[in-house]
Amino acid sequence: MQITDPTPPTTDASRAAARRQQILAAAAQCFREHGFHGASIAQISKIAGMSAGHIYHYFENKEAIIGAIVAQDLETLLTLTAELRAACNVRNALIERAAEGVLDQLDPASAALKVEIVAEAARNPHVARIVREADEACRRELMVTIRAIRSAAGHDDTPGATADMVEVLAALFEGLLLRTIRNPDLDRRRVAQRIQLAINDLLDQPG
Amino acid sequence: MQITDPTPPTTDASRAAARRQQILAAAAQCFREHGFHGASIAQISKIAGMSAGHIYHYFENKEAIIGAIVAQDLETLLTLTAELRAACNVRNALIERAAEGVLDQLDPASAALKVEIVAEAARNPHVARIVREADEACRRELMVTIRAIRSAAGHDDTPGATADMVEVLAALFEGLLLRTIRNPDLDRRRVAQRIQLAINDLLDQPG
DNA sequence: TATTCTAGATCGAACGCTCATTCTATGTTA
DNA sequence: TAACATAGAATGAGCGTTCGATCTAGAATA
Repeated sequence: MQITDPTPPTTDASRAAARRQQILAAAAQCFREHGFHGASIAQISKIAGMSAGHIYHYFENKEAIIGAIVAQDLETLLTLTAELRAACNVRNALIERAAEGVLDQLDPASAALKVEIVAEAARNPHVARIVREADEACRRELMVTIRAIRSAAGHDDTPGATADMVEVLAALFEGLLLRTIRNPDLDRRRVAQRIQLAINDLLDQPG
Repeated sequence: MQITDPTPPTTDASRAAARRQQILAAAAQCFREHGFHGASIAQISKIAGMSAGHIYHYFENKEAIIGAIVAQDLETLLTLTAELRAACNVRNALIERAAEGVLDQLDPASAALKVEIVAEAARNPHVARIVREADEACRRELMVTIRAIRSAAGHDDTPGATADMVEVLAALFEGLLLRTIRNPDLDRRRVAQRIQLAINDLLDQPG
C-alpha cells in the first residue's frame, strides 16, 4: 500500500519536489477512496510513508493538498483541449480524439476523483475558483476549435451559439463520469462510437 | 434557519412521519452545503429544531439518513421517466419535457446534492446499491420509450444499440449537473434549446 | 370529574474516539 | 556545526452515538 520512491534524487530541491509529489499521489488515492472529508491526514501519511506531522512541512494544511490535487487534475484537461486546437484537420481530430477521451472519462477510478472535485467545488469557494478558472480556459479553447470547424463548413455562428455548442459537448463528455459510476456495466467501446456520432451531429446543427 | 412545523398533525403516526421529514429536509440542506461527511448531526439537529440525540429516535445512524436522502432524490427521477413513457405522442413528449428537465438539472442547489450522491456512490457500497438499482429502473423505462419512438420511425434496433442511446441521452442530461457547477454563468434557456436539437439528432441516428 | 398511570417524545450531558494541527526532540547530511 | 528532514507525542476541538432523566398528553381508574 505504501508508495516508495524508486530513484531518490540527489539535489535538495528535486528531493523536496519528489516528496511533495509522493504526498499528492497518496492523497489522490485516499481522496478517491474516501472523499476529501472522509480521508484523513493520518491515512495519507501512512500511504505516503511518512509521519502525519511531516506532511505539514510540504503543505500548509489539508485544504492546500486538496487545492493541489484539483489543480493537477484540471491541468491534464487543459493540455488536452489545447492539443485538440493544434491538430491540422480539426474536425476529424476532434471526433477521433473523442473516442479516446470518452474511454478516459469512463475509467471508474479517475471518474470518482473528478466527480468528487466538482462536488467539492459546489461548496468550497477556494476549489470553486480553481475549477471555474480552468473551465473558462477550456471553454475558450473549445470555442476557437469549434468555430474553426463550423466556419469551414459554411456556418457563421454568433458567439452565443458557439458557447452553447461547447456547453452541450462538455455536458456529453462530463456526463460520462456520472454514467460510469451509476452504471459500471455499460459497454465502453460501443458508447464511445455512439458519442462520436452525436458529436458529428452536433457540429452540423443549424446556428 | 430553523424549520418549524406549520400544522402539527394530531395522530402519533403522522406526527412521527412529519418529524422524520423535518429531519430529512434539514439533512438535505446540510448535505448540500457541506457534503455527506462535512455535515454533522449537531448541525442537522439545530436546523431541524431538535436535540442531536433525538435524531436517533427516527434514524438508526447517519448512514441511514444518507440512504433516505439518496432514495428520496432518486424517486423523483424514477417517476419522471415513468411519466415520459406514459405520454401519448412519445417523441414530442420526450423532446418537450426535455427542455423542462434540462432547466431542472441546471438548478445549482439541487445539482450540488445530486453530484454529491454520485460521488458518495463511488465509494460507499450501500449508496452505490441504491443508486444503481434506481438507475437500472430508469434505463429500463427509457429503453422502452426510445424503442417505441425508433420503431415508429422505421428503425429496428438491437437491444445493445438502444441501451447505448439511453446511455448517451443520460450522459447529456447528467452532464448538465456538472456544467452548472463548473460554469454557473451559462445561458440556461439557450442551452436547453440546444439540448433539444441534440436529442432530436440522437433519435435519428443510424442503428 | 379529578387523579393516577404510563408510554413515548425530548433533552442535554457524557463517552470514547478521531481529527487537523502544533511542538519538541532527534536524526541526517553537507 | 548549521541547517534541514523527520518522527512521534501532545493538544484541543469536534465527531457520532448512547443514556438516563424529564416532560407531556392521553388512558385508566376512582
